[in-house]
Amino acid sequence: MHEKERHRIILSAVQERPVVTVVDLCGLTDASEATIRRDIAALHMAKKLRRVRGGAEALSPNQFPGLAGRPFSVNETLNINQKRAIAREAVDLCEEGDPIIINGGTTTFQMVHPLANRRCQVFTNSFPIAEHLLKNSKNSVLISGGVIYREQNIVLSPFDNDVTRNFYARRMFMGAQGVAGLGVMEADPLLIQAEQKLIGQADELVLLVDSSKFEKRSSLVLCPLERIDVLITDDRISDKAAAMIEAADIRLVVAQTGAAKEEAAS
Amino acid sequence: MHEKERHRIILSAVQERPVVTVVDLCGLTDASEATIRRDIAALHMAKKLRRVRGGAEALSPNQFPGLAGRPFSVNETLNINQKRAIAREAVDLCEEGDPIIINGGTTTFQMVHPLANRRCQVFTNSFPIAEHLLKNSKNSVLISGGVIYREQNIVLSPFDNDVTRNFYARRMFMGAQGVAGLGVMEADPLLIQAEQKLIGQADELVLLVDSSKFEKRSSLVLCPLERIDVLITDDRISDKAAAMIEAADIRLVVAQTGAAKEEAAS
DNA sequence: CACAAACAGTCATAAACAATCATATTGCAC
DNA sequence: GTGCAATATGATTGTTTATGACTGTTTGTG
Repeated sequence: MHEKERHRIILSAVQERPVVTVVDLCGLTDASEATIRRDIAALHMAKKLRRVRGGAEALSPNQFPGLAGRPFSVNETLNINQKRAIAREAVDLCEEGDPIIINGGTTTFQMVHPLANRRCQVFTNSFPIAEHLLKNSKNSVLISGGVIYREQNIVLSPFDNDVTRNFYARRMFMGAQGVAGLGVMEADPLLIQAEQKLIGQADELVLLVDSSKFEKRSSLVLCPLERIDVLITDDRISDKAAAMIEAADIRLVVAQTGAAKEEAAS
Repeated sequence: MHEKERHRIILSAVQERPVVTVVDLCGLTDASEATIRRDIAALHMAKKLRRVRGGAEALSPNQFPGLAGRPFSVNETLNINQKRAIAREAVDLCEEGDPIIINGGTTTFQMVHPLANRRCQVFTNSFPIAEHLLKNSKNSVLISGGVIYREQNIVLSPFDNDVTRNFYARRMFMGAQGVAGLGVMEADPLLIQAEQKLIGQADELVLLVDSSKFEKRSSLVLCPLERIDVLITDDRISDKAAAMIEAADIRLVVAQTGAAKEEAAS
C-alpha cells in the first residue's frame, strides 16, 4: 500500500467518524503504527486533519452532522476492528470494474474505506454508503429508489418493479444479526425486506459477519445457510461455528485482526 | 509498444484510479520500470499528471467530483436572493403533509431551507436535496433509483419501470434554464430526461425561475408553456414576460425580494 | 505512585529512485 | 540492401527514501 492510498483511507476514516485511533488505522491500512503516526503528522501539517493523542480527528467536527444518527453510530462502534478487517477481505474479492451490490448495514458500511481506491460499479440501498462513495471515491454509484428510512438508513420501495430488478451484479455483500443452523438471521423486518429484494440479483452471495454473530440468534430467518456462497468473518470464530459453515458448503474466509493472536499469547 | 501508446495507457490509468504505481504500469504496458519512470517524468513535465514516489497521481485538485462540486456550487451562488425568495413562495404553496415532487436543480434546491420546518412527503431525484432534507428536517423523503450522476447531482434510472411511476403528488416543482414563447427550455439532456420522467406524476406543475431566465434561451425544449400550471419568479420580471405568462393561462406568483423596491426608490 | 498506552528517536531493511552504460530500434542517406 | 547516427529501451549500479521493529521517554489514568 502506498502513501497516497493510506492518506486517502485515513482522511475518509476521519470523515466518517470524528475521531480515529492509530490502531484503527493500522487495521485499515496494514501499516505499522509508526507509519500511521508519520502519515497523521504529514496530514496535520497539510491541514487536512488535526492530530490528537491516540489518533486524529476531523478539522470541522460538525461538517457532516449526518445520517449517522444515534442508532447507526452506536452499532457502528461495536467490534469496529473486526468489521473493518472483514470489510477489507470483502473488497479484496472484487476486481476492478466489477458490478457489486452492497446491502445496507454497519458491517457492510465499512467497505467504503477500502473501496475508496477502487473503481467498481456499486449498487446499494444504503443512503450513507451511497453518500460516502459519492463524496470520497470514483466508484460509479447506483442507489435503489423509494422511501428513505431514517432509523435504518435504508432506501426501500414498497413496489416490486423498481431499478433493483434491472441490476445484476457479480457479487452481493450483506450483513446479518446472527448465523445459526436455521439460517441467516436478521432482527429488523425492514432490513429483511430490503435484503430479500436484492438476493438473487448477483451470481455470488457474500455474508459479512463478525464472529460474535455465531452465538446470536434473532427473530427472523432471512435465508437458509445453503443460500450463501462465501462467508467472511474474523479470526475469533470458534471451531464449531467453522465446522457448521464448512458443512453448509460455504467458502469460509477468515480475516486476521490480530485479536486472536493476542488472546493466544496471553 | 510505442511511447505515445504507453502515455495514453498511463493517463487513462491515472484517470481511473487516484494513484497508480510504477509496478502497476509495468504490468499494464510490458515496459521496464526505467521506461515507466521516464514516461511519468515526461508527463509530469507536460503537466498531465503529478509524479509521486512510487508512481503517479491525477493532478485535478478536486480529486472527487462529488456533490458540492464546481458545477453545482458555482450556479448555486448566482441570483441567490431571488432563488431563495422564489423557493419560499414555492414552499408556501404546500400544505402540511402534502406529497410533492422536487426535481433537481439549483433553484429547487433552495426549497430545502423553508422545508426544514415542514412535514411533507417529498419525492426527489436530487441527491443533495434528499441528503439535506434527511439530515435537517423531519419531512418524509423518497428518492428515485438509478445511477447517481456526479456532475448534475441527479439520480436517474435508464429504465421506465422504476418507483417514479408509483408516486403521485399534488405538486411538482422544477427549474429551467430559460422560458420563452417556445416553451420551457433546459440545457442539460440529462436534466431533461429526469424531468420528463416526473412530469405527469403530479396534479400541478410549478415552475421556479428567477426573472433573468426570461431573457435566456437554451438548446432543448422541455415542454410547451401551456403545460405549466404555476410559475414563480421574482419581482424583477418585465411586463412583457408577465404578459406572456398570463397569455399562456399560467398562474403567476411574484416573490418579493426587495430588489425591485430598492430600484424604484433609487 | 504505579501502570499502561501513546509517543519520539534510532537503526536495519527493503523499496524506489537516479545515473550510467550496453543493447535494440528507428530513420535516413547512399 | 548497407552503414551510420539518433533515439529508445532495459539492465546494472550505487544512492536515497520509506517503512517497521526496537528502545526509552512521555503522558494520561486509576
